[in-house]
Amino acid sequence: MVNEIPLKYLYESARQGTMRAASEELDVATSSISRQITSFEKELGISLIEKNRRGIKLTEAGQLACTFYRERQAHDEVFLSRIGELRSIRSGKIDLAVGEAFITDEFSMLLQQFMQNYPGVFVSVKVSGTNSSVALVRDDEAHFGLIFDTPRDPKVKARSKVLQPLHVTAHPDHEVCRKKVLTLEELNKFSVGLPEESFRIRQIIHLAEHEQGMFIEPSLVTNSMTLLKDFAKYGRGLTILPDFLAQPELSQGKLCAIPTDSAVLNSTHISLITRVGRQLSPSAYQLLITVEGYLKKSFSSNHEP
Amino acid sequence: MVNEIPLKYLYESARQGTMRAASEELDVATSSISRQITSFEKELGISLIEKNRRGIKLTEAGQLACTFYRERQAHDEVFLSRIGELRSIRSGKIDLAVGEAFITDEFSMLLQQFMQNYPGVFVSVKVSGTNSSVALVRDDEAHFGLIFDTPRDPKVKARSKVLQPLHVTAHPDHEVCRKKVLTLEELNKFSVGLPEESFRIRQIIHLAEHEQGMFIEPSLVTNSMTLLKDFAKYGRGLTILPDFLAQPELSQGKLCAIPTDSAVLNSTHISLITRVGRQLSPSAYQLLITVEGYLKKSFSSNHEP
DNA sequence: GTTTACGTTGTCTTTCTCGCAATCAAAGTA
DNA sequence: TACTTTGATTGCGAGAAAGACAACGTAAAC
Repeated sequence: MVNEIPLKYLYESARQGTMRAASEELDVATSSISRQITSFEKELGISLIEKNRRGIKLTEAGQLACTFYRERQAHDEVFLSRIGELRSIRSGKIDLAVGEAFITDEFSMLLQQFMQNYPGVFVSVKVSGTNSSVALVRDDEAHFGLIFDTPRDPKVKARSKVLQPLHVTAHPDHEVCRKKVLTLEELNKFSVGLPEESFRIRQIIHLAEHEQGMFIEPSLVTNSMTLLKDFAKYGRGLTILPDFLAQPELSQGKLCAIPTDSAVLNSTHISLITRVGRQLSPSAYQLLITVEGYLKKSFSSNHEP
Repeated sequence: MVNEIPLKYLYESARQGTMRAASEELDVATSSISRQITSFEKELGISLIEKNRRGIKLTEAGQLACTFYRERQAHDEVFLSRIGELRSIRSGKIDLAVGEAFITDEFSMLLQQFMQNYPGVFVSVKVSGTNSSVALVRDDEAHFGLIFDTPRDPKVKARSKVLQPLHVTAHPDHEVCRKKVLTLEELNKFSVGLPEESFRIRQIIHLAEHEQGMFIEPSLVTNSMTLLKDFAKYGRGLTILPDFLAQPELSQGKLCAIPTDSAVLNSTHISLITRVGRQLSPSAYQLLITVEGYLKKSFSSNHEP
């Protein structure tokens, strides 16, 4: 709309007092400066300078133009510095979508660590079911997400997967803990707690039931993973969980986890998901790498890129 | 600092969703748009768009750039509209320097009239002696000025002059009013009031004294033109004034004015002065024309351009 | 009258921007 | 799977914008 060159030349000429001095300063020919200013005056339909023997002097309009130029410079600088910040991971907000209660102590430690390392970066975590987490990532409302199992949306793909089988989880004194492997059939001999239908874990269990042509009759159904864990912890029955959800208790020996013979339950994954084609900001990308490293380290087992 | 073309293309592409549509809208080739955006990304060191099958989508940095573009547009518009106002006499402040008590009723009427005709224009009048009025005009602290006699500064020239002789002014009953012309010698027979040395009128009177090789002994010296006028009006003596300063009383017959035989006193002028080379804003120029017209009309006599 | 320090104008060169056509890439569609 | 459609990218030549350099015009200062 308003070309920058004449503004720059006008400004420098006014600052120096003569076009000649400005031409030295700007390292362009005096003739260019003269011409640019002249044509700018013609364009605006008003004269910007008057000529003395000793050089030039701004008219009111010229002063207006110089003020305008300085304001524009300031505006440009703000823009460029914001871009610089964006480029160098010094700022920005990162939205994370996390499904199925991934918020373990270890994970929140990881986030806090990251925010300490990159002050100025704000991380927001939305916890919800697997399906809505996938939706958040698809609609760019989250930069990336962490879900159980794999995404079922063509716009969203798993950037990396970590094997995380579903295990039967029970109190160490429970008789199932004496076994190395359990069949699903055996479970119906005991009291079983399972998540609600809306949970991906429950949907996978349904698949396993279908696979083996049987049906588990739960005596507890809940939407609280904690309640489910307590159900097993206090010896009231069995439940089926990925190890990471029972993590502190497993290592403290307050719970035990027994694999099943179900191919479906043994091949479940944790997926780190992104929208296909999405360009992440450098800060978001950095966090993604961090989380990815954490997954690979924590869940030792094999992973696919 | 930040080139406008890529911003414009980026903005329109984002608005339309595809570069193709933007190219139609902007009437440039798609290739140009693609190239401009690519090179802009390279320049900023960050990517601004991501590509879908269905077109493009802004990254965070891209959104920042578009916001920046809109802000710049707004800023440009403000500037251009201010320039427009300056061009079309819709705004601005005009400073006037007026020497030697020119502020007659008629003159202040004229200014009020002008300010009514051009609302948004503010006129400021500085009243001072001739010399300091000239200084104000020379230093661009006044757009133009009105002084008695001619300027004595090479930087300041009279744009137009109106003949305004100095006349002996007295009460109508005073005996000098019976004469058609007075010699300066005759004045010393009466009581005479004169302005202070700092007034140009007084300096001119000194010239006239020198011209005729004589010397007027004033019985009153003051810096108040009103006092001087009253001195004559109430019959206490004579004074020497240009007619316009005694105007209402002259036409009402409360004072009479008699020419002298002094060439100096008969050839004095009112000058409308400007700094040489000064470009006046259109509003100031308009007022100048108005004042010039007033001078020529009011002081009927001959004038030089 | 000469010098000096400016801005302006004419002409050629360089750089930027653009348009056109060919090409590449992704997502429907038969 | 191959084909079509739609949109972005790339190579190349044309035209416009900006710049360099030299000659000129001009007003103050010496």
